[in-house]
Amino acid sequence: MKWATSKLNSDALRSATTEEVTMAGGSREPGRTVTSKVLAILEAFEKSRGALSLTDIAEKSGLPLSTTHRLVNELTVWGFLSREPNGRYQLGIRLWELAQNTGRQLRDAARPYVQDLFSLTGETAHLAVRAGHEVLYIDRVYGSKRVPRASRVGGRLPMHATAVGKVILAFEEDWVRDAYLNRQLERHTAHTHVDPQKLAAELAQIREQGYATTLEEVRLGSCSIAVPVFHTGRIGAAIGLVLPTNQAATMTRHLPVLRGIAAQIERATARIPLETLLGSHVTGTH
Amino acid sequence: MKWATSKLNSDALRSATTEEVTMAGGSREPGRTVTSKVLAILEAFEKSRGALSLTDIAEKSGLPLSTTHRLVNELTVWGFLSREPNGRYQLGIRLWELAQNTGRQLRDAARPYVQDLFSLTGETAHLAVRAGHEVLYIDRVYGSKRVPRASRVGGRLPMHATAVGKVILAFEEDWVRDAYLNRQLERHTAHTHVDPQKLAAELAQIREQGYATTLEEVRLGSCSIAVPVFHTGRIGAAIGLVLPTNQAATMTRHLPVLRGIAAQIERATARIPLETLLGSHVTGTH
DNA sequence: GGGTTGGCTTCCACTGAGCGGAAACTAGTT
DNA sequence: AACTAGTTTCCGCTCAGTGGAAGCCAACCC
Repeated sequence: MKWATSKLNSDALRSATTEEVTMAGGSREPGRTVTSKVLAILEAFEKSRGALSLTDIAEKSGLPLSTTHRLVNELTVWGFLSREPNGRYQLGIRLWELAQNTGRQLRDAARPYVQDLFSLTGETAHLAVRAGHEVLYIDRVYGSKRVPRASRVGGRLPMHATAVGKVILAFEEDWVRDAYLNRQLERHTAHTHVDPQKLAAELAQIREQGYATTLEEVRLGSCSIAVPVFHTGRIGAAIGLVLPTNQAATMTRHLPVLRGIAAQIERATARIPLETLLGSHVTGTH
Repeated sequence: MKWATSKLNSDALRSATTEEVTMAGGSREPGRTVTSKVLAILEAFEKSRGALSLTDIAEKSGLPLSTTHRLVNELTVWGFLSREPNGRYQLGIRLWELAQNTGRQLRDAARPYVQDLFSLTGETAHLAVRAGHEVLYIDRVYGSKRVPRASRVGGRLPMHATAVGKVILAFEEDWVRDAYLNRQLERHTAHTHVDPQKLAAELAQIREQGYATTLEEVRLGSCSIAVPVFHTGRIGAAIGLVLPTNQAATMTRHLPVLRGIAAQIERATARIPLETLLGSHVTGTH
């Protein structure tokens, strides 16, 4: 029996009505930490293009309006959210500034070479790694010429529909590949390869030939080619090019450049331990 | 006088001992919100290069160790922090992914042209805006050739020591410029212009000629040139080039390209309302 | 005008999430 | 085996956080 001395009387008084009060109090969701609420608010912006109203945020993050209001205000003061004149909210630059420190090792080391890849080919070039069951685009260099773009820096796409994804999957450890093929493979266009058997064969061939291609598998009008970038013997990343479909036939002429650049990135990143290149575990919780 | 009914007695009882209890409780810092603690933890990573140990984080964010431990754990689960095999922490990719949505309007709109600027000149090109009393680097395109680099994407530098900063300051509204000149101007190298009078004259000349230059004012070995990018009649951003010092004399040959690219960026961003380009208020709380 | 609607802001009594000192644990180091 | 430095777990106390409700403000429409 260790009732706090000073609390005793008031508690005893209250206890009679506790139940009805809790019932009336209703939708309190106990066990939810403040931290989780704050992060949920930030993540609410991921699912939507433009700016969000307070009500939108509350809805997307599953929080009561007044709670959202308080937290959003504090985030705004810290610059993690910013408020437009029309009253809607956006992720703030503070967040962006901070995040530039993330994964810099790989991005900074590889950037000049991805740039060279673009300069030498004139085509949209990108660098991607695996994040769970998806490819995560780390960097991207492109000119003013328009290409139908599906990927964006910081964005994710399924591995089986992209050249970078396929090449990573092909050189990944067996269990990763097996696990991937056992899932439902999402179809993006009529040309997406979704048959596990055929895909397995395709991956074997990719491993053989050392590069992967796609033809209108994510988006009509574009095709792509990619080669692996190794790190300490394992597959670490992939670099690739996206081109308009009409160049599909001659895509392989870029292979020598791709392989040369891949080798340079491998050299530049060799001395950096793999874990520090990105956060150690790029988990796949999307 | 509105004492809460049920609290009255217990409060009265407690008040006697309040002081000693607080003393005993020691370093509790009341009034500090959980949110502020979480954000302080994230910001702890800004001030330091590599990964941080738990103790480092606790120290930098001014939180007790066990509190830090709990919050850091939760942030890790959410992917906002990641843990290396050696036990140290890093900002997680989740944070980076989210942040890619920030300020995309401007960056995405301008990127191809900054890329062109690099392609046409072969020199490190960048795009910057004003953030309080500093220039914030929004984008940066460079090749494999080495230049002594001071700026980085997401990084800030003082306005009076950089070409982009000076050109923004020169075309900024009077009160902004006046406020800036009334502050202590930090000296980076022996060549940094820190005399308010002379700087004011230099800014007037920049406004006259339509471009700004620096010569080893942030870092020895490099010089730079920049032109303004306007938006709805006001200064919005600046684009610039950084070159090795030995090219200082011929730097102005890049002016036509710089001006052409600036015009294109102005055209590309004209239809986007200024507020949505970045977070509306890029406040200067660093 | 004045009623209605939709979203934002403020208020405040209640309470469990957060707190953090302390103790236990783990891994190097001497 | 004793020491040191960093990390993890524990647990009773308490105040920060909570969220329903009421107030507020503009816009829109009879």
